[in-house]
Amino acid sequence: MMELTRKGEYAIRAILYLSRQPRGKLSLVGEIAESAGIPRTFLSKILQQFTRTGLVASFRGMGGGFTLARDPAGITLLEVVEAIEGPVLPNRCLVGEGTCERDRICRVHEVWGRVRDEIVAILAGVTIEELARGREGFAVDDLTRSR
Amino acid sequence: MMELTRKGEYAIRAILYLSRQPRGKLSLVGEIAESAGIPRTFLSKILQQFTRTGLVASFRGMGGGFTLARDPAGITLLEVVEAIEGPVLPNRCLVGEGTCERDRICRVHEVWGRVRDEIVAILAGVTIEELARGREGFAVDDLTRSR
DNA sequence: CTATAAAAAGACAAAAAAGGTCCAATAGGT
DNA sequence: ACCTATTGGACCTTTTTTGTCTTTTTATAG
Repeated sequence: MMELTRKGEYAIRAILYLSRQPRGKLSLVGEIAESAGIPRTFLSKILQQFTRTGLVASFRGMGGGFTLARDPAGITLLEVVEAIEGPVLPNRCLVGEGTCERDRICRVHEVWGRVRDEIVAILAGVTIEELARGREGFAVDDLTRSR
Repeated sequence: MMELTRKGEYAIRAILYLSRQPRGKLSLVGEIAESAGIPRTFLSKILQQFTRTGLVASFRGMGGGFTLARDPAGITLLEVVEAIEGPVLPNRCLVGEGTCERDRICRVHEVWGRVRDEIVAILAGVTIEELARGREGFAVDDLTRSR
């Protein structure tokens, strides 16, 4: 249970790829797709979603492509994941008031609320810049080529 | 993202129902289903899963039915959820060593590991008995009839 | 031993979500 | 104009979810 979808994984990989490019440089869908091992057309949709939410900037026509719209140090993992998979909601009953009539009665909801809060806190505490740095001195490029 | 499935919700409701019955009393599928608002045949499968994992005991034939196999105070929410939905794995790459080649390289995995650990800790910290008690003196029966 | 009552097992099926593909349209550069 | 690249939308396939239905097994009562 509680799995991140493939789309979510792709999304993170794509953002990580972009974050490792020189600031301002534009990358093509095909380029990112090949490097990160993501189906090209599917990635296209993911990037469109990112541009809609403002995390990524896109430019059309010759010389166009994608680039991060903001500094990777200011983008959290939570933002990335929520941009693609929607808000963290470990239980439907937390969607909104009144969705579940048992809201105010049942203890289970309070527990799921705590689960959500913890997940959000952890994901909000990690930036893309930190993630892209990797650890123990691995060449970052090895990451994306390893598949 | 990260939603509990309907099956998981049903499972919790069913266990909660059983935990409110007098110790040793057997409940019929139909009885639980109606009271907790769960499709009868679907609940049947859920209870079968519970008996297989040993959380619930079942008896066939006339006078048969289901009952908790253990004291509700000793059953955690984690056990219930994992019995039905499988282990908490917020990322496929945590399934086993080597499933993801990026395991030892990528920081993302470490983050998801923390997420999993937190979820597990929270769910393992709540017992069915606590949940069934509800709060603020609500009649527990109101819970299951409210739908 | 037979009728009845209940869970168990397994096959089946509809609906929704996940995971993509394809193509026409649009916008930008040369 | 023409090429290039993203955008948008329609479409499709596979898997998962959410069930149902039927048959079998086990237990009890008469």
